[in-house]
Amino acid sequence: MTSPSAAASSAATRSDAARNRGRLLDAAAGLIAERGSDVDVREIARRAEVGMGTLYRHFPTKEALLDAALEYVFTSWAASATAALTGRAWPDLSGFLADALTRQTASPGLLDAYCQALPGQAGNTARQHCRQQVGPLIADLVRAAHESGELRPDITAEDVSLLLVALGRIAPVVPEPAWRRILHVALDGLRTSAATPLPDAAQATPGH
Amino acid sequence: MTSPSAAASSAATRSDAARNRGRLLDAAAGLIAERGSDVDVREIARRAEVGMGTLYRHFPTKEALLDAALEYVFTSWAASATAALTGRAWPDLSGFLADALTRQTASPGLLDAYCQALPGQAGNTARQHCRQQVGPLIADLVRAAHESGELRPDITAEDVSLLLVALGRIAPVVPEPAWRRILHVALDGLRTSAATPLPDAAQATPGH
DNA sequence: CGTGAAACGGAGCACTCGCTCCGGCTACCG
DNA sequence: CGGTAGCCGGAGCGAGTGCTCCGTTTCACG
Repeated sequence: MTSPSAAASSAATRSDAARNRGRLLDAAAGLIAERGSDVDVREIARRAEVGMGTLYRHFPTKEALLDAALEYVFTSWAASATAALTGRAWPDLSGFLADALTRQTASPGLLDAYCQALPGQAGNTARQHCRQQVGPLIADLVRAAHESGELRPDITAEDVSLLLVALGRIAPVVPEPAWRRILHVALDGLRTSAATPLPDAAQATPGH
Repeated sequence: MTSPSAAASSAATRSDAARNRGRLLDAAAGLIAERGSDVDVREIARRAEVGMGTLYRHFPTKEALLDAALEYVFTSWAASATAALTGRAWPDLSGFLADALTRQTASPGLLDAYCQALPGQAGNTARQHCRQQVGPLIADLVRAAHESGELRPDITAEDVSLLLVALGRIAPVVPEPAWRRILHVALDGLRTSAATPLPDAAQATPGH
């Protein structure tokens, strides 16, 4: 996690102000990663070696700070995930999911934020951009896997997103082999060969 | 949700004490169902039409009260789930999962507690009994589905539990058709026909 | 009934957390 | 270098939350 300080200055900002802003973002990102989305502002300030006043001059509210920090984290996630693509559809898709869950294991707060950006969540507008970072990537992966014929055609990018969030909620909480098994099962369910008729978005009766 | 008051008296307890204990359990169970595991003790007391003192005489700590309430809820869940069994292995398994998720949709706090009882969670001992209510049932369902040959043989009851918890974490947060689709995909992945070699509990590489 | 042990209620304590306020300091301009 | 605009820090406020204390009321037994 390198510094996001670069994105600080727009006009003639005082240099110390820019530096402190960067420190706050770093500290917030780190704490979110370690402990999830409910962090104490005092602790962020302490970690950034900055006073409360400074924190609240740079960000109007705790929410705004977390939001800015998450945007940074998600952007870099999307970038590194994109860089890891090989062009082979199925390995890329499953690799992306495994990588996302590994990240989540290390930073339980990551998908927390992603989850809060699910459509229909109350007061989610501020977190939508988190989703916008990875959303298009997932859509691409899904499209490629459809074209290669390995992903069952009735699966949407939304389905994959939800699956990721669901698995992300347990990944930090169980030993890694356990969630890898579940991911494996899910991937098997996503394969063309496994397809049984899927309920569409309107109606639904899963069992048979 | 009928009254758990019956389980109140052991010796010559005063009748009002027994009644109030029951009210507290009812109120706690209701609030947990509605809003999840972080409820205000004052609100529990208010809903039970009881004072704070009463609450804390019956239960040494908030945790203990929630725990007792959850035990009640889980017991009745296990009972009604058992009653719904038909003897046909696969429909029973998928029906159980769908029913659990429907419950979770209505009471977001249900699987919260179940999740806290996952092995390896810190300070989970008090919630273990929640797991003990449904655990054996899942084990039975898995065993039956193995015997009927519909469930892939490399799946354990633990896998199914985890899958349930994972899906339960998103069920209350997305529209019902969405989580039904995911459940459907997961079930497809659990079928014998979908089986691709599963990483075992020790080593894991889910990839393609 | 009368009596006392036990239960009742809710004000209040100790603490946490998000946020504000303001006296002092410092980086930048001329 | 000096002046000042703007930034800095952290004590402190107000709103919550888990839990306790204790004066008052109620039940059940004789």
